[in-house]
Amino acid sequence: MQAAKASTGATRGLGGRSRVTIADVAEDLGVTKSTVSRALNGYPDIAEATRLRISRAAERLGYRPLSHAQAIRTGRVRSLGLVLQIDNEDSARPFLANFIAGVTQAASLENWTITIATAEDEQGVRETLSRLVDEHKADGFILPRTLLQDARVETLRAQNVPFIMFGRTADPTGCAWYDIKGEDALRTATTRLASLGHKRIAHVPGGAEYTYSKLRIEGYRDGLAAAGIAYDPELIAPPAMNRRAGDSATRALLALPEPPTAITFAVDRAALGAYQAAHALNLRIGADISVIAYDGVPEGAYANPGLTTFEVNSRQAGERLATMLIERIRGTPPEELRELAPPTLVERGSDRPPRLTSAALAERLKTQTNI
Amino acid sequence: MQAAKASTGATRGLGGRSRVTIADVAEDLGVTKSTVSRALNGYPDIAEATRLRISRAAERLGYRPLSHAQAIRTGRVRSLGLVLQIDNEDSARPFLANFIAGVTQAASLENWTITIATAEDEQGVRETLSRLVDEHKADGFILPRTLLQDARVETLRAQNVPFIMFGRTADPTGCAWYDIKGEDALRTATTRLASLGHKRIAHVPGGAEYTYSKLRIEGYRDGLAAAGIAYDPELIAPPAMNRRAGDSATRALLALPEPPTAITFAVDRAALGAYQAAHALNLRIGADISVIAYDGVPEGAYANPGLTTFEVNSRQAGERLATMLIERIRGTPPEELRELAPPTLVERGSDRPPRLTSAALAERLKTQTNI
DNA sequence: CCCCTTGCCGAAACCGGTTTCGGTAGTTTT
DNA sequence: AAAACTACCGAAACCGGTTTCGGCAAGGGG
Repeated sequence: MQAAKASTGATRGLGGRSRVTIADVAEDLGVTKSTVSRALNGYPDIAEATRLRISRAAERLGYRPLSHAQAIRTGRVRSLGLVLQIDNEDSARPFLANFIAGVTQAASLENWTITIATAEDEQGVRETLSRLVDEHKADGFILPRTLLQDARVETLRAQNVPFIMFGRTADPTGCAWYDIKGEDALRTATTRLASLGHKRIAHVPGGAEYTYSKLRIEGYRDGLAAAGIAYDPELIAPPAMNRRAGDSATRALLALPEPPTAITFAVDRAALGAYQAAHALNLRIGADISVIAYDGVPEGAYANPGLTTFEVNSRQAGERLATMLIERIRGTPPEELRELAPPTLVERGSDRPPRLTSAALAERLKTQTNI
Repeated sequence: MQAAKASTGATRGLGGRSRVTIADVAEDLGVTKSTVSRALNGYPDIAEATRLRISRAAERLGYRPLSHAQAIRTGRVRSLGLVLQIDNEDSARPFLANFIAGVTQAASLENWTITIATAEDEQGVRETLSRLVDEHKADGFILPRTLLQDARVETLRAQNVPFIMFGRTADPTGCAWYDIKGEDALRTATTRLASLGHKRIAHVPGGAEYTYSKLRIEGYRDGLAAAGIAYDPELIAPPAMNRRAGDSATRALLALPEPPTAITFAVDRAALGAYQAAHALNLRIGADISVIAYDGVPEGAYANPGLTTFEVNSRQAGERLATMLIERIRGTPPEELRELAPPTLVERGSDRPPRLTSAALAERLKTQTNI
């Protein structure tokens, strides 16, 4: 039957000839499996000389333990889980490659691997996540795109599985996280615009369900306060997460009786919509209307003028998240695993001193539409 | 001791309380583990009634087999491996999210998962790959970015581990693949430019190590032949994989005594360099010089004029690769797992009838530089 | 009525590791 | 010198599944 099986052309799984097992190492040295196992795992009841002999022999024979064979007893598969939501259009395209690179690199330092899965929507993410938990495909999870109320967090917390968030959430109990201080970015953006001479500065937030949207609004308001500008609720547009929504948000803001001369955006993609709107309204970005956003998407660099924005180092984020999650899995309490990193400003051409006052801008827009 | 362990604050791995095992299911029904196992895995020597009782009980108790527990005996971890090379700048940024989405989606249909890793260079990819093979982290691998001479292929072939390529390679023995017919794209691009009236059509290939570069050059030459245009080796530039190289390749081509009025590019990013070159030389893309490329990167849509290119459906590619690899792992011979998909043309503004002849273009460039 | 199949399932080995439990030899204490 | 430790390692159980082997009962053929 063996022969028949082989003749079907079926590959016999990996490593056709039987690999070297712990028993082989043990036999080679005339000790038992248990001794080898304890020696290799650093148990204290193994003589130093023995440990050395064993690790040398393991090296020489090319022994590599099978993580899934270990897992059956230890319950650790040495893998980090990552469930991504890939939805239409937006999603974190450029972000992804570097982020994954960071995660995998940090993980492989400890000889861990990444188990990755995707889903279309929140529902799908939850289902996929619990499937991975049920089948124990990973020892812990990295949660990107955290929401103020996050069902994933509650699920994992309830089931007592380790996780770390890329972002923050409303209820921090039991949570570890790494995040970029988007609030600082928006504070800086606002004060920067103010010091350029802008008096009416608007903000287009991200989706209300995301924690970062709330934080960035706070940063915007802090910036206003620091610049001594009164907060005007009219200058906060409805949420915009993509080009189209950014376009209409911009138009709405410019249609105000006292339009802003500068707009801050929670996300770059929405800011790119402002370019469309400006073009349609015959305004020039960086002259008639200034823009600062956040994310650092590559398209921003090729826009005309270049989009001034805050870049996030997603590679570093991936690295930190992976190493922190491994620590978490090894027992470090979540309260000790919380890190915030600063965003970095990338100055391009979209933010300049205002060429017109708000009133002049309003006037120009009015006469123009009358044509 | 249990208590002491728990009190360290260490999370006890996943699923704190002991999960339901195959033994639980067996005991619940008063049968043995072996019966349950065979029933659930569709062995023929289990009565239909029994199989039904067992699968119902498994469902009711919420039994999910641990893939790593199965793996220890079966040698199958139900996971597909993917080692990505993430190098500086270029790399397949936008491609990645959709590709991964496709792969994971197809894999999860069969309840398989993806184990992903990254490396900086070819050397690193090979090392990572063999580590994953040694530790049997995946049952098979998807190889993107295939080279004419691909060390990964040789390694995997030698070790008899299943794999499938995204792309083709010089020696196809034992290889399964899925690929987009880039040669067809370049053939179409060339004949299209010819029918627009272009007589001098150039080509800027990709890196010579990639299989697709060779194929696309062949497609270009086929297109020339079909259009009845003589092949001129001068019109094949040195390889260009990014904006900067595309810029200088374009300049070199335009500096020829008989410059091309149209240029085809193996990759979009290089074509975007032509926009820079054109701008610097005071030429207009889509008027003085036409361009068609290949890849479908998002920046191409925002270039001015939009870049005419061939889009690859990387999500579909991921799906096909995953399902084909699973078939391969299950024993389908590689010769039966070879698929080629057509690219789709995206018409934008970069390809138009020539405004000037080659001679006129040369004249203009000469006088211009003289200024 | 006996023998031989066939269908179905239990018993036990097995996969490759980890971990518990003792046991032996050497060393220290009394 | 006997007793009590200590350091080190072997024997065996164990983890959660899969797979081999064999046995029993029912059915069919002679």
